[in-house]
Amino acid sequence: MGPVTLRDVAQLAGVSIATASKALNGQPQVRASTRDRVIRAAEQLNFSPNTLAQGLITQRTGTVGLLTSDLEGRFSIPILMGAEDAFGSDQTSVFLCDARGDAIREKHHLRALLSRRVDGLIVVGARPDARPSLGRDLPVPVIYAYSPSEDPADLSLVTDNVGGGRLAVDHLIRHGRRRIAHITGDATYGAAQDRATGALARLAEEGLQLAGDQVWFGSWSEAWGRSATRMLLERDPGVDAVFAGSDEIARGVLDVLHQEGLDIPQRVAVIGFDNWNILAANARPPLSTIDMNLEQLGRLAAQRLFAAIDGTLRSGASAAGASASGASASGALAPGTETVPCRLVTRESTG
Amino acid sequence: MGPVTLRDVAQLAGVSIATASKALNGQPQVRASTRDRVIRAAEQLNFSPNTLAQGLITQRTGTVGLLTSDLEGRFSIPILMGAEDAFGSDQTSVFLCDARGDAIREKHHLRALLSRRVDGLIVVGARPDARPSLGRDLPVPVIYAYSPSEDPADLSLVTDNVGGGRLAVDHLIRHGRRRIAHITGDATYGAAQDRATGALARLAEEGLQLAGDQVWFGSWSEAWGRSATRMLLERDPGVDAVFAGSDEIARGVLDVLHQEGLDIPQRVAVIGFDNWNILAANARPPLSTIDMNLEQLGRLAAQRLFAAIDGTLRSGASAAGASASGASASGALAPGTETVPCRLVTRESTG
DNA sequence: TTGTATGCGTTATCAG
DNA sequence: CTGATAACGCATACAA
Repeated sequence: MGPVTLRDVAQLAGVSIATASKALNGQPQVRASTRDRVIRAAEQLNFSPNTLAQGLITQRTGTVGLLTSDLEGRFSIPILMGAEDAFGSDQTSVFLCDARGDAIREKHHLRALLSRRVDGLIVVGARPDARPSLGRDLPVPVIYAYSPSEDPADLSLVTDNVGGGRLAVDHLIRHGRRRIAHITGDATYGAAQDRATGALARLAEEGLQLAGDQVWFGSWSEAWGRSATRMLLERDPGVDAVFAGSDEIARGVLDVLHQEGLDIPQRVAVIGFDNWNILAANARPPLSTIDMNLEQLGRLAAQRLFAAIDGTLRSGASAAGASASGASASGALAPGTETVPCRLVTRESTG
Repeated sequence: MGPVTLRDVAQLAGVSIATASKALNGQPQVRASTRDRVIRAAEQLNFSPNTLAQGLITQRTGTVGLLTSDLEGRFSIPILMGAEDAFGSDQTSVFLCDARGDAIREKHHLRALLSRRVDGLIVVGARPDARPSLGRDLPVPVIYAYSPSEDPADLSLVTDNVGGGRLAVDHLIRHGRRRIAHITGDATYGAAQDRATGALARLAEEGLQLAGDQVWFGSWSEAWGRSATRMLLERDPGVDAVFAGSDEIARGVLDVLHQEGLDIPQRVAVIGFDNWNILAANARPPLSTIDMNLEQLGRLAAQRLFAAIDGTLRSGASAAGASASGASASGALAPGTETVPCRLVTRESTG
């Protein structure tokens, strides 16, 4: 038996295809008893409408594309999950495409997605710095998440890294720490700079200097966390807290502090960044850290996208509207960069 | 301007829609010069065919559904990536759906996917044990990856955990270790049992006993790795190698060995399982481990699915075929469980 | 070699 | 309230 179509349902219910369609779509202009008959027939046949045909007519497919450069990575997944549950599973499905950081592949995927008539796109970059825009003249709304677009005319949703840095240091200060060091990753990452900026700002408010007299930039690895900690202890043995730019780095910090016999958190408190559960929750002791709220970022992206899609449709339908706004074809997306606040996660490494 | 359609292309090229279609689809029955004209017109307009319309006709959408219960997890992602690149980015796109372990949500997703007329399905479970089948009468081929289906009539692709356990112990033996312990996760996981079985088999071949006189089952956590190692060292201080059932556990093992001042790998060698890069590569020392070849598993799943889809189509087309086989509607999938071998990854923790 | 006509499964616009 | 009928964008058997 081939797939069951609306015709089969109509036939079983003894009505025309048109009536069956109206009945199932909740159109008011159909007698209650007829509607029941149709619905029962549909259930009996386990009918599910062919969304391809629907999309062809309504110009909406109920699909969005998620274009990422960081699949193996830790960032796109939470964003994807947030987006997925904001959309609602039976409303919208998401195409996941990984460009693996390759511009050519990205173009291919983009083409494929547009060809599939997705209603919108979410672009997730591999690192939190600005990335090239997909262009201004796309037929669907686009939202850049995690990595902002280089084009200020696009809408980007990013983590508030400055706020995150401030949050971490604030937490340490509230726990009575005064000699706070900052060990972080690659200095070419905007996120590293921003977190440091936030940390320094909070220290300055308290009239404090950075322990070790510098921000220790390096790489986003456990190994760097270890070697930086050794250097730090040599330069400033009295340090009583370390703010690590990532949980990986924090693990390296913990490792060396243990080697040196320094109690955590009594002697030195440690806080990380990312709340990467496998690293943070299993650390010894479990690691306090800053969570970027990526699921929320994903949800927000989905909501914005949804609004824009609805806007596109409405504006397309209301040709008689009096609106003189210069909204682009991609819908009602307010351009600019929105920022999502971080959240402190307290575990034992800060007491 | 709305999306450009084949009509626009035909018009610009000065031919009929039918001719334009044939030209673009590489049908032989069209003059070369005409074809060129059409192709140029298509490029000029940046035409891309509406796959919805195509799918409606050809009964193939060029999409597959990936139904997972483990999105945040480490397993579905490599599988997804393998599948993605086996399909080829411009041929097939994949819908990713996370059921989050909820049967209701899974049903919803399944319905949505079928309604979108995916050509096939890959189901990835949350743990390597058998999971309920989606059923036998689905209109598309289904492949179960990582978690096998409970129904032997389905096709499942799983990791060779027995072989993996054997591989790990074999590696230790080849490096001259004789007093080998095994610390692993939850005993209710088939994978834990299988890996232990493989390990024991290889030990038996060598006439060796397990150090500590037992398999240390517990949980898949670093904390368990630590406490089990302490118990182990107490019971059998002479142990010269540990095979950990996961990289997380291995990290815990390493931690305690360091605390006890036991050199790795000189005094005790350690090997993990999963090759979870963030844990294994950054360990001190970097951790040898067993890789489950999940990308390959994903590729294989994609290939099998592809073959089945082609089979479905061919068998549907050749109504005059002489085949008397009782192949199901879901295509030519050979039922049963296929096994993908593991791979040894050597780093410094085993010398 | 090219064009015409038909249909894929739905929704939407009309008459009845 | 219900039922023909025309799209939606494309592929294909058939006619020219």
